[in-house]
Amino acid sequence: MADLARELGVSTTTISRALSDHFSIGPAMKQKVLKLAKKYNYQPNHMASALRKGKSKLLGVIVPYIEGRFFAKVVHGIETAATKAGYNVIICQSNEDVANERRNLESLLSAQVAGVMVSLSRTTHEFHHFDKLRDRGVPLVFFDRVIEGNNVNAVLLDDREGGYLATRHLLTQGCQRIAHLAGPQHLNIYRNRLQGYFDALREAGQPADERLVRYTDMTQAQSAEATRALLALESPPDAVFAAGDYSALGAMQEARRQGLCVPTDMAIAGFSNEAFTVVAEPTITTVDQHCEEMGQATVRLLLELIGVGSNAFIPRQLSLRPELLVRDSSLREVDETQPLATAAAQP
Amino acid sequence: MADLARELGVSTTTISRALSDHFSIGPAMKQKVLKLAKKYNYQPNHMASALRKGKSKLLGVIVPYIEGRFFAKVVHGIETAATKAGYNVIICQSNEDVANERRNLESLLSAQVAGVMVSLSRTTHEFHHFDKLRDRGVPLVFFDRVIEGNNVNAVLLDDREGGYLATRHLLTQGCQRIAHLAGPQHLNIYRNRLQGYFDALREAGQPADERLVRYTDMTQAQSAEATRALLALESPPDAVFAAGDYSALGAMQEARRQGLCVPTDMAIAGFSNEAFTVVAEPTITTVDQHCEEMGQATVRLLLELIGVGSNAFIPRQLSLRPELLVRDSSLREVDETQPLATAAAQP
DNA sequence: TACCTTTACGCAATGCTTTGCGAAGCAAAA
DNA sequence: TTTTGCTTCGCAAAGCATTGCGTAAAGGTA
Repeated sequence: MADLARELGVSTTTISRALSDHFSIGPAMKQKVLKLAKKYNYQPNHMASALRKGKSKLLGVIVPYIEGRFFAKVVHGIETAATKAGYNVIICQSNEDVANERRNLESLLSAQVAGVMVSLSRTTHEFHHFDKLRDRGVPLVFFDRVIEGNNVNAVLLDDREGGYLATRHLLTQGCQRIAHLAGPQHLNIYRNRLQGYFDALREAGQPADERLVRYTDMTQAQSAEATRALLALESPPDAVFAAGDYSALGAMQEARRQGLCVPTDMAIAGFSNEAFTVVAEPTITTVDQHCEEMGQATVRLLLELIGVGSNAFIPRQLSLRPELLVRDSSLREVDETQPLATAAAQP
Repeated sequence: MADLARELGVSTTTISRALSDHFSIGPAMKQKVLKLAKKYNYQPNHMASALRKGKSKLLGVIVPYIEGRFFAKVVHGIETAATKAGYNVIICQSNEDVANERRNLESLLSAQVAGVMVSLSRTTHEFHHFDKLRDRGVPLVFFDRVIEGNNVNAVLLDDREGGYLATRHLLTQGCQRIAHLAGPQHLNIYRNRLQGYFDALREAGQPADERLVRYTDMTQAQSAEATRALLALESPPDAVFAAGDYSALGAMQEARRQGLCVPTDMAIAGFSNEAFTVVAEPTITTVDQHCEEMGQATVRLLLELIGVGSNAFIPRQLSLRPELLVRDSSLREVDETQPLATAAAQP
């Protein structure tokens, strides 16, 4: 900047203002500055700018882990949208540990990020560490895993709708007793999927049977075990809606181990559209979460907050609609006499 | 820092030096400063530090894309190792486009990163945009996809060894005619896997049969097609080593479609240890690339370069050893009379 | 002509930390 | 006592961009 100022015989003040399109600089001067800046390939020093303004061109994102399809895709969406807006993205992993989450937050603050996006760790039960962000005026947007009953900005999937769609689909396939493999209930996503399950049953006039709902940690192993217990019931289920794909896989494997045919004896639907669901045999019906769209929506909301200044802004919640992907694990010969049969199979 | 200085009646110079363990500060003073800093929960401003020193606590990483198992896991390793060393990681995606790669590089430079890690985009055929890094003294380490025949720092997988291990394993299982589904040969990784295949055959005294090597784009569909062609040969293969897991899956599905039993009639091995390989039935033998280790090794090398200052340092290449994971798709009843039988099955 | 308003720009301080050079204090050596 | 050397610390500049306040020139009005 000093070089440009010298060459044009003006001060660095003028250069700075011309580059940031300040009103007090005349159009002629702006043109000259811009041209010279281009000629010398002037690159603003983001650090200096950040130091002065207290705001950088960096966005922070904290996810439980980056490997695994869901978060990788969301981060992909985040990075794409952020880059388009001239921001860089710092990623942190909490590894499902609230202590790491706290450290990550400190780390992002000391990097002077302009805003933060968070998907909560599984072990986060209290949220005071996020207060510091508000104190410092750094906007915060949650995605997918959020603080509930709190005034926060969030982008999430309509998990209830997803659970509802999957369960209703199983109903339309003629299933009479649909079990649910639920996830940890302190996480909103699993609670909502369960709710969707209940809603679909209620709508169909089927009573909810508590014995058909099993709570697991969503691993393949625990889900297989839960399925074993379900099949040992007096009147075992003829379908399972699992709140996750690995869970669905565990259920499917256990069912087949017991000699049942999927989907004829036992229809199965999962959640998340993991890569293996199209590879498994049979392919697994699941709910797609539109991950990249979630990432992009999160960035959009965050940038808006950065724009207006986060204070005195009404917290906003965005809800994205999931999509049911019907595949072989749930697709029975549809009984045409069934009034409910409205599901469309995908090729 | 000013507050601490005032309270202790010293200058900010002393505070700064005490905190960075400078030799010119007495141990007594250091203790006092550290204690007070802790009491006031002093957080250094990384921006200011970066501005002054010209080096931040940020590392940049450019990958072709973040979704997909391989890069996600490498990035996981990178982030973990970087965090442990007190660094934050900025990720960028080139989307397999060299123009984006260039932009990402500019972006990272203006963020004043202390070092950069790159896995080349598929469309990068010239490398001058990396010169700017050297000009500015920013260390650079490539991983997985590297500039070849060039003086660069790099961490990569020994793909030849991986191909060799997989093929040798199939030989020890008594396979007589092993086919190879190869990937695009302009990529070093696929070229090397093919080389490993040839090496193992030569070592076993088996002549390489050109008709048994098929070049595909590594998709499931093309690989199935190639397999169909292989099975139509006069003397069809009794084993397939595919250079990728999706490719192996395609081969397996085609083989079973033709009524062959895997692994008895046709043994199959893949490459990459994709998530679905343990989910498929039978589970698929594959080569694990130790992705996270690659990320960690990359960070280690980069930090070393940052430590010594990148100038006048001899470029280093690290080669990681892959690991063969023997699973059901290749595990026959080992014939004890076979002299080659040295493979160990894993539980 | 005297006075006011706009327009266009500069001065200098600010944000926070780091560092070259210099100096004070004190003990050991001459 | 003087010299030498070491330890410990401060001054002030530097790193780069931003901004409140002030000023000078240009244009307009009574």
